Order: sequence, then structure tokens, then C-alpha cells
Amino acid sequence: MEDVTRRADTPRTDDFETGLGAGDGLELRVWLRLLTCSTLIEHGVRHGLHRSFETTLPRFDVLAQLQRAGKPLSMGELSRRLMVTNGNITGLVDRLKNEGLVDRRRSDGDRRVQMVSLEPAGAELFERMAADNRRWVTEMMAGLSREEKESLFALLGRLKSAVLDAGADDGETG
Amino acid sequence: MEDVTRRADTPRTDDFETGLGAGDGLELRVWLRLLTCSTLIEHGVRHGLHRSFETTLPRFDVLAQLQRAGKPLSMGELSRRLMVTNGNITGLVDRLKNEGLVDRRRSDGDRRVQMVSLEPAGAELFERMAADNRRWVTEMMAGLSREEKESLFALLGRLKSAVLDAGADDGETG
DNA sequence: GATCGTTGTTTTAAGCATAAAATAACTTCA
DNA sequence: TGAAGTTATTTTATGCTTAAAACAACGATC
Repeated sequence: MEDVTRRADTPRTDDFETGLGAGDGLELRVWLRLLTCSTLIEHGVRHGLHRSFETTLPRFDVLAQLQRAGKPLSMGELSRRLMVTNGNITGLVDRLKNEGLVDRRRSDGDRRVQMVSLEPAGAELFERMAADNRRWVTEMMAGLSREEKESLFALLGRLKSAVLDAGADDGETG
Repeated sequence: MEDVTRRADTPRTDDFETGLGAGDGLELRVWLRLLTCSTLIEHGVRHGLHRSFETTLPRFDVLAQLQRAGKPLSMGELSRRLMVTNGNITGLVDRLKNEGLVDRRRSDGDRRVQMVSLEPAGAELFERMAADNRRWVTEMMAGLSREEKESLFALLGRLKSAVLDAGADDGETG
């Protein structure tokens, strides 16, 4: 039963990104391939989180940011780090609080600010999820040599800088 | 470019990407950086589509697949190409049909199948969106040399193959 | 010390996305 | 034929996400 559902719903990927003109549009081809890779890996991680922990990637991401920070973070800081809008964080933290994984309380200094902190249960769960997550990602990249991964990491760093630089004043140009 | 690779490789203690040890976890670092790049570019494209065309990236993607295919596609085929679940396509095509951008009709041969085709209005709109999209993506990658983009494209191709190979039998292994 | 602009968060309305169950049409095979 | 299984799509329930508006608390200025 599950097999049928799974097979019917699981997107299969062949090479559909090559319909563009082969001559140029290199940037577009890079972008489409990047998106494909990102989507594939994301599917793997999300599926694992769902199956093994009955949870979702956004929740995992919130816990990861809190663990990584090593200190409570405000709603706005979480929003920036996760690169999602403010309103999004509200519901996400609501659910995590209901599950007892995080705590949320008003800041003493600035009563507008809500500080979110990891509860022990959240930290414990995160450690288990992070270990599996690491394994899944490592397995998905098992076909790449260390050199390839290092080159990819470096080039993605270059891309990240390029995009950030390009976006720095993009609202102004019209 | 190789210099950059070497330098980025140097393990440093400030690497807390998902809370795991800094010593290794290269795969995890690649994945997080890949996700960041993907998210940044996606934001740029989505923002442009919203501002310039009052539309969304998923709608653009559907039109793109239809244009690229050059022929009507079934709901299931769209689902596979967009790498989203079947149920998702239903609502997406509903909205596009309401906007007069696509048509949907039952296949003659197999009455279960719905064939989706581009309406002239959809094709015309897509051409305009695609031109802007290409410009946005090109601008975002303006800081990369042609060689860097070609290397990135090639490495992402390797990554894609690796992930697909790894996932080929991952449901079975447990 | 009231008003003005700013900042942090929530609310709202709409859309996107998933997994799982349901529906419907096709195929097979006895 | 007709029951059993398969495939294509939709429905259901829930959650994620956005943009924009609303709300609330802060800081500065007059």
C-alpha cells in the first residue's frame, strides 16, 4: 500500500532542465541545475525527518539555529537566519512551543522582543535529528570525491558572494 | 579559482553549520551553502515575478514546462517534471486555467488523464516573464567568471547524478 | 512630555506543499 | 464477465510561506 502511494507521489527526475538553448543562458542552466540539486536533497532530508521523527524541515531548521547560536534568539533574528518572513516564524515557534521543544518569553529590556530558547527536550531531539541528517546528506553525496565536494563548496561560496553583492542595491536600480 | 578552493578547505573551529563538529561534515557544509544559494536566487526570482507580473514562481514553472515540452502534458507528467506531489498540480492548474493561461481537457485515449496545454495568452505571458527571468538570474551571477559558471554547472551535474544514484534504492534499504 | 518616525512582532488572506485516503478508469486474468 | 490489481487524478487535513496591513513599544525631537 505504502509502496504504491510512495511510488505514485514521489517525483522522478530525468533531465528536464536541458530544454534551453544550448548556445548560451549558462546562468539559467546553472540556476536550474542548482535548484534541481537543492530540491532533491531537500526531499531526502524532509522525507527522513517525516519518517523517522514525524517532524518537518522548518522545525528542524529553527532548532538548528538555536543550537548553533548557543543562546536565545529573538523572533526577528530567527527570521533573518532562516531567510523567511517574520510572520512565518510566529506560527513555527508556536508549534514548537506547544511541543515543549522551545520556550518563548518577552525580553526584559525591550518589551517588543520575544526571545526564543531551546528547551532540554528540544536540544535532545535536535541532537538525534542532526546525527541522522548528517548521515542522509553524506549518503546522498557519496558519489562525489572529496576534491569535488571541496571545489563545489568553494564555488558555491563564490556564488553566494556574487548574489549577495548583486542584491545589495537591486531595489534602487529600478 | 583553485586557490579559493584550497583556502576554503582549511578546517576552522568556527564552523557550527548545523551544530556538528568542525573537523568534518564537508557534505553538510556543501548542502547548507547550496541551500543558501538556492534560497537567495529563488527570492530574487520570486520577488521579480511578484513585482513585475503579479504572479508566482510555481505558476511560472508550470508555464515553463509546457513551453519547453512544446506539447500538452498530463497532470502526472507536470508533477514529475516540477518534482512536486500530484495533488499540488491540481490546484496550480486550476488557477492557471481560471486566468486563461492554460487549458485542461480529458485525454481521448485514457479518460483518467487530463492533458494541460498552453493557451496563447499563457505562451505570450511566459515569453515576457522568461526574458526578465533570464536577466535577473544573469545579473545575480554577474560576479562569476565564465569559467566559474562552467565549473559550477559541471559539478552540479555530478552532484545531481550522485544524489539520483544514491536515492535509486533508498526506500528499500530501510 | 506629546508627537513622529522606526522597529519588532502578529494578524490576515491567499497560495503552495505534503502525505494519505478516496475516486475513477484502465488492465489482467481466470 | 467480473473480480483483483494498477494507474491517474482529486480530495482532505494540516502545515508552511508570502506580502501587506495592523499593532505595540521604542527613540528622538521639539
